[in-house]
Amino acid sequence: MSKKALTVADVAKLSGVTIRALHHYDEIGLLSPTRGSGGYRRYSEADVLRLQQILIYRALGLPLQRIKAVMDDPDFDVVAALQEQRTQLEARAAETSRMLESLDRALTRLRGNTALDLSALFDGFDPALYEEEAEQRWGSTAAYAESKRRTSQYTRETWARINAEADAIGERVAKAIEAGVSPTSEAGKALAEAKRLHVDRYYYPCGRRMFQEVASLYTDDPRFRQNLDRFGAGAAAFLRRAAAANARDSP
Amino acid sequence: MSKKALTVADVAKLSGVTIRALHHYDEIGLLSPTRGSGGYRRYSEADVLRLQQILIYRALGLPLQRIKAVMDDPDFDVVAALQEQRTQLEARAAETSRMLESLDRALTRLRGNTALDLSALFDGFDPALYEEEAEQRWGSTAAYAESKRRTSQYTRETWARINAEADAIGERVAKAIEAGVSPTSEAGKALAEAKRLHVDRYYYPCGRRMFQEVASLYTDDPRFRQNLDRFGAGAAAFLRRAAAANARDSP
DNA sequence: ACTTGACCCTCACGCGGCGTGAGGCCGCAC
DNA sequence: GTGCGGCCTCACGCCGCGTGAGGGTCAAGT
Repeated sequence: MSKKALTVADVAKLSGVTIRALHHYDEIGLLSPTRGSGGYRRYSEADVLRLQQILIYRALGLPLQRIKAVMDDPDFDVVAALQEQRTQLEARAAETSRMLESLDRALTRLRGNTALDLSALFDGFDPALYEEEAEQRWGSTAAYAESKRRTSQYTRETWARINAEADAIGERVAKAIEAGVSPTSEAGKALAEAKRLHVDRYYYPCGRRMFQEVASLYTDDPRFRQNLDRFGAGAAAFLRRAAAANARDSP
Repeated sequence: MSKKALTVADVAKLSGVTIRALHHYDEIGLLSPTRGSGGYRRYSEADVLRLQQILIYRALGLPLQRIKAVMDDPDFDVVAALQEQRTQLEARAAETSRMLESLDRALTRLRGNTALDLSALFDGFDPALYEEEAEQRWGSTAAYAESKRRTSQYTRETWARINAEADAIGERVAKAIEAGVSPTSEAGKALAEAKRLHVDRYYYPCGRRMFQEVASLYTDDPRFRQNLDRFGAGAAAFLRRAAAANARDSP
């Protein structure tokens, strides 16, 4: 009658799961068929029936242990289990879409810039990936918006010029340090002013007092500092002090 | 100057990752700081810088090995890696939303029916979870729509009556089998007709020929068969043959 | 100089759901 | 009896750490 027992391979083909998965379900006690003489697993129709149920729950993403509990413990609240699973899935969905958004933004920026010098914007380090952070920190400021507006229109040649100019300033700073120039001296303040004008012209309007704020990042943010200190050790610190002195001269 | 080295705990607080994660990144060669005299890890600013990058990529869901490749191999195509990641994420998003939809449908059905006898619909087995499948197989048929319309209005008492009636038919079938009645006999056909009228009245319009089709499921689908065979072995098969004979009498 | 307590280190297992062999027994056809 | 296909049981691998266990190191206080 209904005594035809199936082998693992039969059930596997029938249900679409792999043999290994059936072994696994047996191991964890989720689906344990009887055994034949040679130790072969023999799946009854009740087993196949149970497997169907298991697969339905699995398709909803329930952990196997939960499936086991739901099916074996009649006191277990199925609805509660599914609701909990819903919460989990919603969290996963939110997480995934967040990643996708970030990723798309990063891709847009990278694709827009791959032809350019990637270490161009914002004093040198590759902005495409950090822009996410910049957006969060500065996104609401007028300076950031203006900077974005201007830089979006620069051509490759323009970028090359801007970078060359920034490099030139960096090297002048390095030489000043070697020569023992004080950042608070007139020569030091002149360097800070040069840097400030550079930012003011190419990125966003930046007065002396504002530049003092910005220059504090030169030492406090390791990425700015590393970028500046490649011209010479202490360049970032020099500029910061010079910017502060320069700001005190401001009317 | 910039020689202040940080401990694991410092970096952990600073970056928000756990100490264990930093250990892990060291283990897999993703971020390997220098070591102090006592074997302590000493993170330089370059290390912190690198960690920042790592975390940016990690926030996009990239596997650590990929991050390592992207950062250490300058020939590695970052854009391609991100695009691949995008594909993966989209697949995950689709998968998750699919699960959510199925789950919501299951929850709706379960919540609507928990007060009722869950083994009521469609000859006995809990439909709330199988309905997904039923929807796919028969969702487009008029019979399914009609069945859904009718059953949605049944009260608990109605269900009890319907089930009692179905059980009575099942038991009559079992007794007929024990008594040696042939399914193709008049008595057999009468039983098939009783079952058909039951379906026709409570679920959907079902003529004799249509019922023959339906009854083929009684033996072919293990869930139908199990439900019927609980009255007695062979009940499903009996009904199928009887339904076929009954259909041949149809004008 | 010694103790204390806070920090650091290295194993090493665990999770979830199997994939992927390795090495060997079983059953049926010839 | 002998092949060959199918079945079995270990057992490790994956991914990104969490979570101890067991023991060294460092700086401060006594």
